Amino acid sequence: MDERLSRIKQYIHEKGEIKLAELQQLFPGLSSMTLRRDLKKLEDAGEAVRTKGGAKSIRHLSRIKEEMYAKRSLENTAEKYIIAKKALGYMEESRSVFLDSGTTVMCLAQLLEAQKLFITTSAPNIALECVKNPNATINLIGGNLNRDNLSLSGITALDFLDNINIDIAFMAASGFSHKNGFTCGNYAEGEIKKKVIAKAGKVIVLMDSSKYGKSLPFTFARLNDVDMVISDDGLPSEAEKSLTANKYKK
Amino acid sequence: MDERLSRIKQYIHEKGEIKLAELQQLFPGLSSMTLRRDLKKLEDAGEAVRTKGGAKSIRHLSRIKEEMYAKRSLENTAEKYIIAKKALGYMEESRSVFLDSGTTVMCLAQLLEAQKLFITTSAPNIALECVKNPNATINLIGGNLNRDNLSLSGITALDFLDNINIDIAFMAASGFSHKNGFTCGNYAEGEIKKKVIAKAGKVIVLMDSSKYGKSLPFTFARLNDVDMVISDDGLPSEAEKSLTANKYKK
DNA sequence: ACCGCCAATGTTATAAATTAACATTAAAAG
DNA sequence: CTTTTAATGTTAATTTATAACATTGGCGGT
Repeated sequence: MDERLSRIKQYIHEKGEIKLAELQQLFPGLSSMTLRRDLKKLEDAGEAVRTKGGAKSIRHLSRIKEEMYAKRSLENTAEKYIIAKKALGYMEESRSVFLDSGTTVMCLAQLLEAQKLFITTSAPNIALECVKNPNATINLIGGNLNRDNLSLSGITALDFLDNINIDIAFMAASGFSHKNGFTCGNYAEGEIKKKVIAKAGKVIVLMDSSKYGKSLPFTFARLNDVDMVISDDGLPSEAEKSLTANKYKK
Repeated sequence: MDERLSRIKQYIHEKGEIKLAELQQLFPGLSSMTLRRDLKKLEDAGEAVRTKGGAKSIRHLSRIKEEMYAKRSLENTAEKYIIAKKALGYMEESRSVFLDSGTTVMCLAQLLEAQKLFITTSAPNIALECVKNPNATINLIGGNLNRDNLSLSGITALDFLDNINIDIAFMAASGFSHKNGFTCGNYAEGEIKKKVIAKAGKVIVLMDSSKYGKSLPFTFARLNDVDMVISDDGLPSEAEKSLTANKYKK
């Protein structure tokens, strides 16, 4: 494919929309007619729709649609959406991020903008969600697939993690108590989480308030091990204080 | 919502697109300005995008997008089904089977009965399909996720394969010619296939007849390397003979 | 019922964008 | 080295969108 066409395509997928005027600034010295024809090609290729004065990315449009859809279907679990939305603010472009398995993180994956990211995840459903983002590189750790929470674990998954670096890890927890820290219900899964947390530059835990005060068999982290806990507004005030006190630690 | 707006919305979602001129025929006596404003409302509501001279349904556009992903799975569905059905007969209970990525194999995964199986696969979508089977143990090889065919590959995926045994491998091929053998379009993917075939006790290739005579850049197997080729009835007769001659070889 | 208000729609002039047709240039093929 | 083809540029004509203002009709308040 044409070099210029690729650049336009990338630009349009990142911004969601482009104006002919912007294109002319991007490619000075080219006639508007040529750029117009390029947009037509993108439209024919099913990448974009031409609008008055420019074009819009189809991927971006369907992302908006999905967002609306997801928003509605998540109304009963509005907390997850709130948490994911907050977490989105800590997603940094061009970073290596780890996405844990779990519905809250899945929600985050659905909200991801078309930014450039290197994503590693332990959840095949999250990987398939993220692959819709044209600018993301997706890595999936290998291993045995847990039927209950759709997460991968096992010795090979641990080996996989040895070979990658993680800037930011977005982790899920099934329970938290001051006595036992962050806990989950599966040993192998806990091992994965431990390793990810050990390797990550920054650890953010996404946990809705219903998990507070509950303990599951396997502890994968203490409060000190994580940099931030993102939750909804349902936390008891003293919990809120202790969990969010260590924001921006490290 | 406005009665007229609903009708426009319905119309646009059915046809996928509407021209202002059509709208004026549908609602004679209304000024173009009003209809234009209606389209703008639909755009603000996230239902459509305005294009030159009309508007397009966002639902329809994202359907097109999904079609791009699913296009291949919709192509030759009848053939794929026939092939998958045949392949199902070679699935043996309590065996370690490998399922390659690809739409034909996906079709096979959907047909799987609730038999006890140890499944290893390179496709996250196939893993998620198989996990519905309560008696199956699912392993997913790790690695980088290819956006085009949703398959995993990379060095870690190869390492993963070192540690497992495979009784029967159900493989997909993007092309076959007598000169080049079985071929695929991606180097890393080809390496995975090679390793699987080397390790598997029995190799069955699922390939619809449209792939016959086509070559892609990377050869992953010769006719001698596989035990059986399952195809539909669309093969030229001499192809049929040479491909199926080695049934039950080994 | 009367008044005034507001929202929806219509009208017009102006600005902007698209198209079509043809001219030019550059690149590939022979 | 010429021929051919594809890509790009140029211009004018057409179509479409916008903005600003005018009109209509319903609705609530007193």
